[in-house]
Amino acid sequence: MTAAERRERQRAERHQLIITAARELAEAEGWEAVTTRKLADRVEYSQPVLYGHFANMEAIRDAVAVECIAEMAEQLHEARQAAPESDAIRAVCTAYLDYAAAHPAAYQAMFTLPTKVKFAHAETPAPLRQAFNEFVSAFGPYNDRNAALAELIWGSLHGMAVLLKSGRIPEDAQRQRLDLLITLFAKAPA
Amino acid sequence: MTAAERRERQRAERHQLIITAARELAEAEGWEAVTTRKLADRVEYSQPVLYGHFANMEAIRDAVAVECIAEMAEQLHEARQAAPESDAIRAVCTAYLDYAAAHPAAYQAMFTLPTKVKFAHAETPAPLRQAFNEFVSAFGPYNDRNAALAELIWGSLHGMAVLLKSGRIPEDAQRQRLDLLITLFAKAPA
DNA sequence: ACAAGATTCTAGCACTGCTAGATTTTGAGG
DNA sequence: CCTCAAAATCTAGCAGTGCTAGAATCTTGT
Repeated sequence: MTAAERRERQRAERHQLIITAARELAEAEGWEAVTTRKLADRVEYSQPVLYGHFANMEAIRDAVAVECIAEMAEQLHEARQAAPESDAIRAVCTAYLDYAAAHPAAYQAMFTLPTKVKFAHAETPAPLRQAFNEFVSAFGPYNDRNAALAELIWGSLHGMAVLLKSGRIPEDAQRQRLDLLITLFAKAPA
Repeated sequence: MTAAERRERQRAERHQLIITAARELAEAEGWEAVTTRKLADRVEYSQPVLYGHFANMEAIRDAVAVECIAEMAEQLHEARQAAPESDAIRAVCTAYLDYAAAHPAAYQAMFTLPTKVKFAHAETPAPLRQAFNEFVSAFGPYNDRNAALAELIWGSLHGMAVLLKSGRIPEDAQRQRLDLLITLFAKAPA
């Protein structure tokens, strides 16, 4: 049965190849350039092969989104670990905004383009949960209150990330705003 | 010159007709159903007429977005006026979330679908400015600090609105979260 | 009443996501 | 080492998209 195993492995490799190619294409030319034909060209297979791996184009974008969320979750984790506990919130927030700025196409796939990825739901993929937990941990142990704080600060950060890209807030204003945000959430009355 | 005037007026009416039709179609069948052909059918003209009024499909959606933002701005204003000053923040926030919940297609056009509408920018359309100012006013007179608070709370509300739709947070959890958010921002240290 | 100009439509291009059916490749079993 | 079914892959095409050139129609000042 090694033949079957090999085929399974090759299939998995190609699955990843598609995701990687889609991400690269999106980062190079934007998501509107990620079409079935261009993507098929890039992975050197015909279009129908894509549908052997994913239900449709949206599923491919969602797969990229989940992969990028995992990547971001890891960076949030590292940032939080590297900082003193008193600065955990700032570290995670900064890492979040940095990721959004450094990977615009990825961020778009994650949080602004239409997606079937579930948030705060039973089917929420593990990487998304991990990313969320980094925010919760920055506030302290997991409980309802800290989860709610995490959710709210995430929302604010998303707002900032969007404004930063579309409205081009000046750099220093951006920093002041982050300071204010952290002050509000850090000094949250119990 | 009354003939030319009449034509100008009819042209303006048709312009509005297109926007209204696009909005109705989006609210009835979702934005993916708003195609040039369906829209042309609905306004009882051929497709090229649309391009006499708008540069492209995205411009039509943006026009709907701006119209809806104006509508929302008005509701925010009314909510703020009707409430005692001490409850201004809560009133505006609640009105915001209510609008998002009541007009999902409109909210999508405003803040989740790709758009060319500028935020926090010299070209920001007046209605968007007005809506933003309602948030600022809820915090007090217009100044950098209150503007920053407005921006941040708007971001959080947007996060809540998205989670509410995609992740279906239970109703009461939603209310608790809003209470927490208001507490954080109302008790903002100077 | 007519010609010039504005307006509107028909028809079609180049692209999209997606798929049925033909074609090739693969890998057991004889 | 063949054979030949099954698996994998591709070719070709459908129905739909946004958008537009050029033909047809309708308006209007003279």
